[in-house]
Amino acid sequence: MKSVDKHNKIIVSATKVFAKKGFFNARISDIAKEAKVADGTIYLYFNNKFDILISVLEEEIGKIIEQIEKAIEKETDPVKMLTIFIEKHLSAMKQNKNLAEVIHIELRQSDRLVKEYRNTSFKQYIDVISRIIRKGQERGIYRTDIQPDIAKRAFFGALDEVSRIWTTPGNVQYSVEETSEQIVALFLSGMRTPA
Amino acid sequence: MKSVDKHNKIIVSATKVFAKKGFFNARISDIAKEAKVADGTIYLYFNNKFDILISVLEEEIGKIIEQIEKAIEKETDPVKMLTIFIEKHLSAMKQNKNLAEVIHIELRQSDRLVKEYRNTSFKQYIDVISRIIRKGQERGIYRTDIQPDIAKRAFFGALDEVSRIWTTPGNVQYSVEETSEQIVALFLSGMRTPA
DNA sequence: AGTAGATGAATGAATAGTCATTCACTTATT
DNA sequence: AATAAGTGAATGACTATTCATTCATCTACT
Repeated sequence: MKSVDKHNKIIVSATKVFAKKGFFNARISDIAKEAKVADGTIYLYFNNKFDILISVLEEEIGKIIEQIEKAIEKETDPVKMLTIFIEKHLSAMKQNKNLAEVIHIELRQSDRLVKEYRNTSFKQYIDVISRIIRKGQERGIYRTDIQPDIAKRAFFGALDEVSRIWTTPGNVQYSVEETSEQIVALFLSGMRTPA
Repeated sequence: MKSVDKHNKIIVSATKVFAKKGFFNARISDIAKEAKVADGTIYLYFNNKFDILISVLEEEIGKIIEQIEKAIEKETDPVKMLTIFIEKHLSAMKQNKNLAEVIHIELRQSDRLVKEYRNTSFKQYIDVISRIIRKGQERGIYRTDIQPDIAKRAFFGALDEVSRIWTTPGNVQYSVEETSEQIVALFLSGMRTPA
């Protein structure tokens, strides 16, 4: 029987190789070598090279989404919900740097399939943010002149670019806590000194 | 004499083709056809395919940087400076959608040369942001517990992701003004309702 | 002012190399 | 023994880059 174990090993290896070289410069033989299987074995588990990339995105990001949604649904305070989202996202990115790099690089591909992906699982992810904002607005905690559909993008974009701190070498290494605090402060209270 | 005109025509055509297909799926022959020159002609103006991409980034983004820096140096109020940065960036992205797409996609490449680029010209671009923040902090207008080096990333990431609204089809089309206002509101005052 | 030669930009077919995918065969499992 | 999983060398499609040749424009000489 084809083993789940080997499937996973290929996913992890592919994540590593994609992170290092980017999808187009990654060779199937690189992934095979990293996973310690033959080139042909890859094709017992995946249809083609692109299928590997989509699987990485689906499965690995899927885990993060699940984890975040679970942590958030316990909360009722929209401020705490947003804080949790920030913390979980950033710590996931710092923990799995290969995946972070793949997200940074590959989620942008102009390829039809990646765009499709971006329109489903990924959309679901950032829609968590707009839902939190709307809830906060209903409760009078968040300003109603903020458009949730613009804010959700600004919010995700900020998180994504900030998390690049950990994958680009030679940067001052801020901690997850400190970075989270900064993002929380920025988005909840803004940069302006209180009047 | 090799004409500046033709150089520029190739840059513009390449931007269009890269935007549509992405760097790796773009064929030199596509660019040549788009620019209405022979394949070989491209090599009279550029060393190789990658050189074209770097030139697109350097020259086209260079123009935007220049324009923004010029508009900002006239200002002294850090709030206005940030507002101008937002407006100029977003309107540039909405105006030149091909370039916007190339920035979204290609600025993320894991390629050594792109990373190098990101460390020079691009760094210069986002450092404009941290300089504005520091100036605001000195004048007591911006909170001093905000780390300019984290905030600049959050800020650029937000702008970049938001500007994707105009390059992904099927989205509600917000205007530049309305989008700018939202980003200004978010970053200056935050989402929380004033106490 | 017409002509021959010189220059170098432009061309696009041919080359040379790369790499995803296949498949004939081997090894492991039941 | 039969079936399934695994292997990796061979294939074939694809394309960036080259370069021998063409062509347009300019110069210099009569």
